[in-house]
Amino acid sequence: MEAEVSEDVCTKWSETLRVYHTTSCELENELQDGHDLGLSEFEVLKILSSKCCDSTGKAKMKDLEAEMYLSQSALSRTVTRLEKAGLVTRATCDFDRRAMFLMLTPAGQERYEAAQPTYRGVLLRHFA
Amino acid sequence: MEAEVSEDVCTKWSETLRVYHTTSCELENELQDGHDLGLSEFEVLKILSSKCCDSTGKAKMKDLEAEMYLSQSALSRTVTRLEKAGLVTRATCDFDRRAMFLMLTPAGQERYEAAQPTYRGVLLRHFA
DNA sequence: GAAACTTACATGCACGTGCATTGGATGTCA
DNA sequence: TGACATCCAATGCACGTGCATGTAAGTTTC
Repeated sequence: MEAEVSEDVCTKWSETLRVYHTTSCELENELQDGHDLGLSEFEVLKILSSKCCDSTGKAKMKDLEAEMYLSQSALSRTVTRLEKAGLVTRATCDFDRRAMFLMLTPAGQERYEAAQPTYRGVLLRHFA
Repeated sequence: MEAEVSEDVCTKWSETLRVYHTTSCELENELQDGHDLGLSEFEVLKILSSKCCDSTGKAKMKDLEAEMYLSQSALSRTVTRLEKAGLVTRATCDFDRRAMFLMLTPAGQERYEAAQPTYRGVLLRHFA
């Protein structure tokens, strides 16, 4: 029966692997081709966009890091790419000058809204 | 209700992302630290080991590629690493000299068997 | 049988990632 | 206040990956 459990977890893992790879590849390709965005870049815009509903419209790097499956360095570079593309702006925090706030630019908001149907479309194909 | 479906697929995708990242990171780290194997390297050994039950004990690169979520080039380099480590051997096919057969070496079999409990352990923690 | 096409694998290259380190800011304790 | 630890973000570096291409072998078409 232990063998059966092993079989079972192996199957579950294989299935997770399959779903993850097919979906992330498709997201990556369609977001890149259609909107010039990598998947992790889109995910950052997505989180920032959701934060914009609160009063500040800002998010700290640390908060983003906690919500994403990305290392601190990878996140830092992703944000650098988005900043170079004019989609987000960095702003230092007045009270803790180590911390950085992030904000969507209008262009960033626009790009995100344009890309969202593509994103949802892929997910619907795989999970609906 | 469309919004609800969107919510739903987003949640499923987030969950897949979470499980994939935590599990693959853990597998990667534990296999690397304990057995000097990357995850994709382990997966190759795993498939080869299962093939060894048939008469030939060999597998073609193309067959491996079909069973793994890895590009052709990535697989080629993974096999190169395994070959350098002495865990697999490449052999050209007599009937089609483009094709390559792969075989586990005894060291490869041994390494795989040593690593398998680690692999299973991680999966059990995440899927049991 | 020669030319054009296809297939199998390797390799050059660019890119995104994680780890380790750095630089600067904040907190703590004596 | 001064010394030291901690924290945040950026950066150097090594590495694995995918894409595009190269090379060699097989296949098809005439």
